[in-house]
Amino acid sequence: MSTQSETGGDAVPSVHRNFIQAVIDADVAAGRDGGRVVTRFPPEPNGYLHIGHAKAICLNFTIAEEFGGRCNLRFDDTNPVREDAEYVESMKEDIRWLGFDWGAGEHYASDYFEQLFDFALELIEKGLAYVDDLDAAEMRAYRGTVTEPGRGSPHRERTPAENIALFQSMRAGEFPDGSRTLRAKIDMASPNMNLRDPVLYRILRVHHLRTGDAWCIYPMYDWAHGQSDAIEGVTHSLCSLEFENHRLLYDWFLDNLSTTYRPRQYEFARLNLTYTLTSKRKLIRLVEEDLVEGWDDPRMPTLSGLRRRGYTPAALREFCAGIGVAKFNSTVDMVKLENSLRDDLNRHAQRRLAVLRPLRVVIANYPEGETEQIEAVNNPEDEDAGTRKLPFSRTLYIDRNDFREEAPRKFFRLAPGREVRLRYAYCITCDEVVKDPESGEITELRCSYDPQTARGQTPDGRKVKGIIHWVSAAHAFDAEVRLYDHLFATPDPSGVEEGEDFTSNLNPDSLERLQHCKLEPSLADAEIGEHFQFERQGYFCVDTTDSAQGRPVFNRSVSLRDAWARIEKKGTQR
RNA sequence: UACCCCGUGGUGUAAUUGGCAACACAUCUGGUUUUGGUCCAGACAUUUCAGGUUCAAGUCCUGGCGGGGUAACCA
Repeated sequence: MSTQSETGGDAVPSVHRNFIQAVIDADVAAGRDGGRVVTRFPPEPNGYLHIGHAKAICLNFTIAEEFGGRCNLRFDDTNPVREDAEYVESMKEDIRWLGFDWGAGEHYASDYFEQLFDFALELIEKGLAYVDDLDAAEMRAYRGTVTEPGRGSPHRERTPAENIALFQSMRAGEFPDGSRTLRAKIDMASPNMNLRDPVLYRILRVHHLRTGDAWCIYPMYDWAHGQSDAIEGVTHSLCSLEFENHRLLYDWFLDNLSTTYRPRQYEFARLNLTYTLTSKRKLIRLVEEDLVEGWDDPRMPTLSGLRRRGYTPAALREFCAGIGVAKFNSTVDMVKLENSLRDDLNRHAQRRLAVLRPLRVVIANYPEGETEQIEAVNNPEDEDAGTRKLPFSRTLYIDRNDFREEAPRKFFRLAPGREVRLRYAYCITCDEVVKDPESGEITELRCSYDPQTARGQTPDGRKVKGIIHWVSAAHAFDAEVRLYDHLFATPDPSGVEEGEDFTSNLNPDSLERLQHCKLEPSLADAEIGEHFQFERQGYFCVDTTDSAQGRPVFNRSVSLRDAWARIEKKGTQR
């Protein structure tokens, strides 16, 4: 198992102990389970893993590692109508990618179907479970409501012998789907709805991804989960807050069964993130209604989407370590996620020059036909990254954002009569703005350079505050670059007006495709999945799906922090 | 309306048996800088409210207020 940063082993240990670590500290100190710590991550294979799962994965695996224990990967495959082997594979891939290793601990709840069946027999023999003939609607009526007690089913008092025979017949396929259930006999008046004789088994003739057609009865979550934990020797079973009310039931089963181990369930708050959703149902809608391009669309909060967007395992793990674990239902600011990516990539991504919205610049006093090679640093945060050469010539491209015909206050980039430095190269002054006579659009800038200002020098000591990036026109490499923004325009996408749903909060500008961006020539060899910082703009990676050999497509993973954008925004708000 | 859980800067988490409210991110102000990036320094809270216990309460007790969860043969 590895929780070290994949890109450098520099993950910062969290300073604070969360409440779960505190519980385990105490358990270990008290010698419970002989000081053994076993956790598990128990996804249902019915969808793709997302950033919320990453929190649970990191929690379970890092706790196991911290206490010298292990963490199992257990697929909770108890409902074959929604589950598929495709999801099993994608989940394993995502967890491995995050950097965690479950070793021999790959399990399936379905591995325990036979033993679960025996446990059910044990419960029946003890008079604690019975076969019920009520259908779903009747059962709901008998259950009562949250404020009114329920009533016992007319079949509640069958004898153990009768129940055993009936349950065996259920398994043998003698009854139609949905006609009977096995229920625990607990308390139909309990204020905790989970204790009002919960269903243990339902009849379902559906092909199961692992057991095929061997079973026509399938266990419910509550019945399978705690016993699976016990079978695996799990000591601390961590789940999300909505299972708090299930803990009584979890304990009731274990207390009434002859299991060897006695796991304990602890609940923590699941992750909420601004400008995004982690509801499985809603994510499915986005995919099925083609509101995104699939589960791995770079705007999706799925791990496959984040991976394609350019998120690194180290950034995700650092994020998960930084948000903490508690019982308070909170919402983490998306900038926190973005910042953990910036942190990682700042240290590890090589810098490149890329012009996304090209504006032609001709340096009138630079010799025609001449090219010089200018040295550029690959990563100022990492000396070992070395340097590279950039071709410089008379005709360049700069970004349209870096030129204004009328420069606002505090704008210290290029404008008529103004001087800026071309990064790593010379200072240039804008002498003339060339426009299309018909459209009025700026087509070219005529500039002059100062030969004395190579490599950051200004012999006369004058200050040139503005520094902009550039690419030599003749050497530039054309590519498509995709700029991604939040999938949703509002911090809480599920908050909507009457009659609308979350899709009305989608951000219409979440994707901007730029064709014919002008990139420095070295980028032509960029490999799929490789990360770069395009200087002054952001972190980009080579798209894994739409890139071809020698024709990379770049995704913006996250922009750089932009002080000028903030100044400008403040100005327009006044 | 019943039961369960939770309320600490803008956000997310800390705070030993009750003992100077800490850390990170964000924001703002400065500094460094051939990325308006990074980095460095500083600023930013009467711990939801009201009582009570105590020399001392974020922490313990009572009550209020606010938020979340729970009535699938889903997980």
